[in-house]
Amino acid sequence: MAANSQFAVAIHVLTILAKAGDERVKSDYIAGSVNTNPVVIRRLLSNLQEGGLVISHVGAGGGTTLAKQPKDIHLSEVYKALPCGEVFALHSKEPNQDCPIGKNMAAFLCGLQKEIDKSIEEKLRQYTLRDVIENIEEA
Amino acid sequence: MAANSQFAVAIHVLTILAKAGDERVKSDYIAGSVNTNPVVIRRLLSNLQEGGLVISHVGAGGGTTLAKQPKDIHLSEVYKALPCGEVFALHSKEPNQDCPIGKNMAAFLCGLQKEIDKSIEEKLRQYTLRDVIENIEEA
DNA sequence: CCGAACTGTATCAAAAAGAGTTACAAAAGG
DNA sequence: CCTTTTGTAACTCTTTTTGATACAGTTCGG
Repeated sequence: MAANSQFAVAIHVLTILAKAGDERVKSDYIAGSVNTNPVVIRRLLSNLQEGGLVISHVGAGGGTTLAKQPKDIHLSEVYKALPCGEVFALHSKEPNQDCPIGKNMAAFLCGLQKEIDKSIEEKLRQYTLRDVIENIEEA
Repeated sequence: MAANSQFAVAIHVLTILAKAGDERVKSDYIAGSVNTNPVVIRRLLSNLQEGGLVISHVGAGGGTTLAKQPKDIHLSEVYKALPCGEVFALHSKEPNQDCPIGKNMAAFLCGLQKEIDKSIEEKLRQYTLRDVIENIEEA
């Protein structure tokens, strides 16, 4: 399982929270719905909380709610809140430094990565959590 | 090293081929420049050949050349020729089927993946191998 | 103020995928 | 034919993500 599925799970989790409204949802419940371990969910919620998308409450009667209305949560925010990998990785080993090409390659590719990431975010900014929910319900 | 660096290596390899012009370049030489194993390079060239970007010749005096001019090789073609992973993976385990949300989630996310992939390709289509070479040389 | 119910997080094991390596068949050229 | 070189199969090593266990710290209700 070396492919990052956090974004997919995050969308799922946020949808559950949206449906719950003001009610605090426990990680155990979410884990049951998503069919995974509660810790995996808590780790994810921890990232989403840092991104200002959800609010978690510790202790008895605790749980998590959305920090904003679904219509105000853009998928780009979800993407940015998570440690998603880059689209492509740089060379795993440094290229041979005698090779004149390798020397300036990294800088170019790094810039390209940033541009691509920006494209992805722009695309994801077009959708909000509300769009997702509507799309799923009408299906 | 579970992050896919094939795109980065491919750009590097294509640049080497561009510099060699009509001369056939051997996988051993490329591997030396990129600092990896010749088989890794041959696997990569195999993909690039399927994508119509390079031409490899078997046997003594064999090697690889570009199939087109650098200015006619768009980075989107490179991307498409390689088995690059998706930006995000779907759930690793199927969501709980009792969960009404999970059921239609996969379809939505799959469509989103395709859209993002299209964005990436559009961005990469703006650059050709010649742009890469110019960018690297002036740096 | 005590105990139950949660989250937050550290730590470890399991699983998956890429990268590196070895080995060898098949093709081409002299 | 004999050498050179690609194409590919098969295996190991390493890295990353996911899953699981454990426990400290917080909050609420008696």
